[in-house]
Formats: sequence, structure tokens, C-alpha cells
Amino acid sequence: MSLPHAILTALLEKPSSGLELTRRFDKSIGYFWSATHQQIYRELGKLEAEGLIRALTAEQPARGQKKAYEVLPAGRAELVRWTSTAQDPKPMRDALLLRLRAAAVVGAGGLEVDLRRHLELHERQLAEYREIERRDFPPGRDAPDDRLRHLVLRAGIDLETFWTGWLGHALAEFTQIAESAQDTEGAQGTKGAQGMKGADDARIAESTESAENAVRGEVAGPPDGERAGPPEGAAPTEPPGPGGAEPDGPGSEGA
Amino acid sequence: MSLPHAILTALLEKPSSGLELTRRFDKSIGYFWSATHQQIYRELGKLEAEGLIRALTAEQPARGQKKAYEVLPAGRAELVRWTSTAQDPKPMRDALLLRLRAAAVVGAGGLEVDLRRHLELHERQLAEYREIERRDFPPGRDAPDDRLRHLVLRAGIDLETFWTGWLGHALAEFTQIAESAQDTEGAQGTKGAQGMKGADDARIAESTESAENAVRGEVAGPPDGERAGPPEGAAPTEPPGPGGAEPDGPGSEGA
DNA sequence: GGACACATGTAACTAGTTACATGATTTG
DNA sequence: CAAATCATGTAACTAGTTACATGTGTCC
Repeated sequence: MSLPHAILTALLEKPSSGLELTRRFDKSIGYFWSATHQQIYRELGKLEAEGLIRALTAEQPARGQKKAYEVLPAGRAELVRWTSTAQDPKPMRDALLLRLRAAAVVGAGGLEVDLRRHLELHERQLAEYREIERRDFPPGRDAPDDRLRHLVLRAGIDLETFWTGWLGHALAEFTQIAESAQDTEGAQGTKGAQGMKGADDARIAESTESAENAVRGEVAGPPDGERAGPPEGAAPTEPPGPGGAEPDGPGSEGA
Repeated sequence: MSLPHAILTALLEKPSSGLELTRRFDKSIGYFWSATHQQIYRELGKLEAEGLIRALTAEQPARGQKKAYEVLPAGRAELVRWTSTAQDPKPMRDALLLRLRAAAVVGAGGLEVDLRRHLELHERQLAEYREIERRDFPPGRDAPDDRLRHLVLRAGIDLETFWTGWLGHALAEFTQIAESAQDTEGAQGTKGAQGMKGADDARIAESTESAENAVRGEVAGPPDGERAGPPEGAAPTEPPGPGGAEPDGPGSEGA
């Protein structure tokens, strides 16, 4: 339940229409709380109905007409209440890390390219943040609200710094893996988590292949469309090894 | 569309029942892709219907009966496809940063306590990750899949390091702000949201307050500029100061 | 008067959350 | 055999996404 409060904050900073808000959610506030224009219009409606904000423009509810909102005292009170209410951090969901983990199981083919792309995106974002800091927070600006806003910007900068650093490290690792795969080419399947014995050559083939850095996207079957029934005789991937001493943690599997 | 792939990955690492998966999503995979048991059961049903996984247990579809699943070749293929498909990073949503930004507008009352709580949570998580690293990734483990899993763990560690560092910094900043507020106390008794004198004055009172709390003590800074909230007598309908000199970025507002 | 940017909105969908229902197995 | 716990599931809801509809003002 944060979107309404994001909007209240934005409107307190500057009364705006839906589209103006949308634009501001593309930068600024949107850097840590994104929202589409549909979400915003819907929420503006609710907030108005609840009496937390009100439309400024007298009365011209025509469709293509601009309609600005401002925050009412009740809205401000609600924002104060929300801000000082304890909230648990939401459990994180990061698809890139998930993909990396999947890659540890099925092979890393093709992932490297996207890793590089992400690195570039984060580098660009970081540069943008730094530029904003240079421009908007010169030394000396230290009124409490400036400090708080600067703190938020610092979080953005530090986060992007983390990502660029980590992605750089990851790419270096990928290169090393590819190299060592070259060294031991054809010798082994390089699979660790559980003892895999024969049973599924496709998997070994894939793992080996990806270790060799072969990039390909069309190994896969139909992504959507109708999947005809389960391949009847198809042997499932191998059963877990009896000595399944699995590691634990975000990078591995708990026992 | 990552949940099914998270489940496929988990099942490849080890065939499991719904509840087992749920438990593993509380740690391990759940550290970067969380899911509730309801999500998991629903998704298992879909995946089975699509022929990507299948139930291991012959046939006992009774209600309280355990039911393990394994991944079929089609499921593995789909995971490979997904892993090597480019995906844009999802725009972030962090409620804590949003609250901080709101605090810059309505006052920071009560936020500090929760900041401290979050710091503790992140410290605990960081310690857990480090322990996992010590236990599961001793030097020498460098098969490709170990390296990839370690990489994911490193991301977790670095992320938590970022948070603890940033939260520490934020709390220090809060202390400073509080101190400088002490200095100027007596000049004005209003504090936080209670400063509301009436609907129309509430906003001004608060903005003014925070501007008057400007720090000028220990940190060698020039006297703060006269950037305050809306100037005298502004009604809530009035946009902020004429200069429109609002900063921009995640920590501030674009003009 | 057509193209286009501006501005607001509807509808349908997907993903995630919360609350609760129900049967099976263990254990005191 | 009652209670606790294991295990699977249903239902209703909230939040976020995607696609498209419709009107207004401007500029050429």
C-alpha cells in the first residue's frame, strides 16, 4: 500500500495533474517507486473519493481536459501516519539473480550478453544519479529536508554502484569459466550439486556446451502455444543422488 | 513471469513436494525470489498441466497426501530458453526510500526507530549470508556451477552490505539533524505533524520548521540558503516558490 | 482537415497476498 | 482419542500490467 503515499508525497511537493504526475514518476520519485499512468489515474480517483486530495480546477470534467490535484489536510495526516508506521521490508525478487541460479543448473548459455547489457544500464543510471547529485546537492545545502533527499539519492547511487561492481565481477567470472572450460574441453561434464550418473546425456551436453560459452536461444521447446501432452516415454532428469550434500543459501540449496 | 522458472530451478536441484518447495523458498531460492505456499501450489498445478513437470508419486491424489514433482525435459528446455532470453530489469519499488522522501516533506517523526530496526534486520541477514559463504564456499570450490552459485551469494552479501552501510549513514544523519534541531529549540516549539495550526497553515508551518532546523554546527557548512518551503502566506493551492528551483532525482523533485 | 501530441480514462489480465478449509500422520 | 503438525488446497482480494478508447488543442 505505498502507491497512494507516493502520490501524496508527489502532490505535496507540487500539485499536479495525472499526466504531470506520470512524467514525474518516470524520474524523480519513480526512481524508487515506479507507477504507470493507469495506476496513477485510478489512485487519484480513489484518493479524491476518500477526501485525501481534491481537484483544483473548478469543474470541467471533460475527457481531454487537464485536471490538477492538491493534497488536503486529511491526506497530509495520512502521509504522516504512514511515514511513521513501522513496516517490514518486502522480500526481494530479482529475476537476474534467479536466472544466474538457474544457469548454475542448466548452463549459462546466452546469459552473459544480458549481463553485459544490464551492466550498461546500471552504469548509465549511476552516471545520471551522480550528475543529479553534482547539480542539486552542492556542499552547503544542508537544511533537514535537503539532507533527507540527499540521503535518498545516496541510496540510489550506492545501489547502482553495487550493481555495476557486482556485474563487473560476474562478467569476469564468466570469462574465467569459459577459459577453464576450454582447457578441459571434452574431458568432463562439470556438475557438482548432486552426483549425476549418465541417465540424461542431454543435460551434460547442455552444461558442457554452456561452459564452453556457446550461445543459443533455440534449444528450447515451445515457450507457449499448446504444449502437446507430456512426452510419454521421456525420461525425466535424473533422480537426486543419494549423497545429496547440498549447500545452502542464496547461491545454493539448503539441506 | 519468473515464479514458474524459480520452481523449475528448485525442482531441478531436487525434486520436491509443494511443502518442501515452500520451505526451500523460505531460504535459499527465496532469498532472491520469495513465494508463498499458495503461489507454489497453484504454479505446480499449472506446470503439471503444461507438461513441464510431473508428479512422482504413482497415484494418490488424496488431500493430505504428499506429492513430489520432478522436471520433465520440456521443463528443462523452457528453463534454458528463459535463462538465455534478454529481460529488462524491473523498475524498483522500495517503500523505505519512499518514506524517507515523504519525511523530507512532512517531517521525519518516528521514522528513525524503524530505520534502526531495518538496520538490525539487514545486519542479521548479512551475518547469515556470511556464515553460508564460510560453510559452503571454501576456497577451492570452483566448478562452474559452484562459481555461479557463489556469485549469487556474493550479490546477496554485497546488497546487505550496501543496506547496512547506507542505513548506518542515514541514522548518523538523523542524529545530526536532531542535534541541530536542539540548537534552535526554543525559537519554536512546533514539532512534526503536530505543528498544524489549521488546514491552510499546516504545510507552511512544517516546511518552515524544517528550514529553521537547518544545521550550522559541526559540519563546516556555509549558512544555509533561504530555500524553504512556500513563502509567506501560501495557500495549499499554490505551487512552490516562483523560482521553481526544485532539485531533481531520486532524492528530490524535477521541475 | 489531417496528423500529432496532450490528457484522461476503461477493460481485461497477470501476479501476489490473506484468510481459511480439509484430510493425513504423528504423539502424548 | 485429542491435539498438534504435516500437507494440500479453495476463495476472495489487492496491486500492477497491457492494450486500447476517446476527447482536446495545435500546427501545418
